[in-house]
Amino acid sequence: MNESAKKAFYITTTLPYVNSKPHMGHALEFVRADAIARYKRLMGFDVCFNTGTDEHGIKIFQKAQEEGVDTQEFVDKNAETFKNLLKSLNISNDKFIRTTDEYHKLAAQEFWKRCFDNGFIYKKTYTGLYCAGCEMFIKEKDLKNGECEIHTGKKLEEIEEENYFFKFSQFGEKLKEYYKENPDFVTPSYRLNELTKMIDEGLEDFSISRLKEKLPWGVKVPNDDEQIMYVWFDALVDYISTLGWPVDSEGQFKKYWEDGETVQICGKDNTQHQALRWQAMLLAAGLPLTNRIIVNGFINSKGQKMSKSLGNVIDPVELVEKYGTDALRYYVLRELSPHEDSDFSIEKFHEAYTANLVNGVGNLVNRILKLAEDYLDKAVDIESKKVFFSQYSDPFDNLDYKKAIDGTWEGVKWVDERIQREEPFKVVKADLEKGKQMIRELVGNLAEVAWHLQPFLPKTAEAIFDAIAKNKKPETPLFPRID
RNA sequence: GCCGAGGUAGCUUAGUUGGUUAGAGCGGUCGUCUCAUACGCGACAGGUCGUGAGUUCGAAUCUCACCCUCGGCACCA
Repeated sequence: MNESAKKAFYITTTLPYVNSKPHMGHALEFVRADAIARYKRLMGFDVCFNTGTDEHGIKIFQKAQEEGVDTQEFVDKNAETFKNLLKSLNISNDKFIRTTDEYHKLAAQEFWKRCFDNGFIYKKTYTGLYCAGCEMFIKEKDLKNGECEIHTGKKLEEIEEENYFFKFSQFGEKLKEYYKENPDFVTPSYRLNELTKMIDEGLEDFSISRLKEKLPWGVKVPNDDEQIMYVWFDALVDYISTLGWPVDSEGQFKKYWEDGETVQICGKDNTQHQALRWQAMLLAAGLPLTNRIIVNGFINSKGQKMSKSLGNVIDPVELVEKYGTDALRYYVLRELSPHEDSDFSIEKFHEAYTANLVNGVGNLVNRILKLAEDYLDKAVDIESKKVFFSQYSDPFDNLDYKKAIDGTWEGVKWVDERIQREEPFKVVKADLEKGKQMIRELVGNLAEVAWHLQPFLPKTAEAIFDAIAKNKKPETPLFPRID
């Protein structure tokens, strides 16, 4: 295939904010984006998969101070923990951008300039209640008895501050038009209704900068030494700065963002930032909008939000250490709801692992390859099996990975049933040639399963192909029984 | 408060425009095979489809009321 003829596909996660360590929600977003990216690559798309870390803002600055370390040192260390998570989840990202990367900062400033030049940024005096303890403004709704929740007894000061604002209010109609023309813009679709309603209630301009003395850690506002960009305005630009915008010396921005299909995946708390603010910012800068946004639900544990105080936090890294990368990937992709909040419990995880990976795929691999190893004198040619079934690719083309992975397990079940029905282990003893032919077909079926497994459980798929090529049952089970 | 979604077997859930005995997976029980990781396959049990009323020859599916749960309501990375 001609490289230049490949269709470009771009997918990006949101950038995790590195003020704390990675949690299951991050793992979920990474894995789902990864499955889509891997599928698109297999379908012949020229894929660019972006992720990274969001490293500016007051909270990070404060956290670093609390720990008594230099802010850059602090973010360097935390960015590393996210990189390690990506590695342990076997994420195939092509890019890893950090908002403290020099090229990103320059891009954020250029983005600001374009919006400013186009007349969508202005300066305005802002009056608010400032808590010296938090070193930030406290919103009216967060007041407890007229005081800051954390620093009770401390008097709040009414402070006037000049900040830059973004003319968000001007984009409501344009965004609604875009939603109308692109009904698939947001998945699940009811989120689009929520967004439309928000627009109807009126969009307010929002502040996009802070005084440098209050927020020393961030990207400088162009042509104003007193002001630092508020994190959002800086961070959102990463989706294009990672592609080399604005310089675009390698043509990636043009290829992926302008000419390709663009997909963003995010958590539900991020919906409006991705689908509303960021899109308005793109309009302001005169750039194409995102094609699709996929919104994930949250993960609860035992019906409640995971939190340290409840002691119900499940660490993705620990789970990977015990059950393996593909076990976690499987659970996140198949057993959790694609868009609604879901409950994550070790018990359910363990049950699903045993039922579908140990007794399902793992056992199927062993039973077929034992027969192959014993009765076939050479590896089966499986080249013709390396295609996707339409029941799988049709929904997956539309980013519905859940239907695709469900279909894969229907395939596993079908092969198990076939073995039971045809009893090749008996036939091979009565009629060797006929039995061998059956086993060859089963190896072919196994190859089909492995092919469809690739976007979801890449290591497992690879291990199956490898075992088929060697015509040997794996030395150790793909998914060991864990008690 | 406003807007929206939904309440289906122990758990997770499928059920486009109303139509034969409401499907599936997991879990449970029983049976069975032996190639396989005590795995697989088969069978069974288990549902007044939130409650009440209405429309209809016929409703989980339409209408109304009520109960309950959940989500969104903006600068929370």
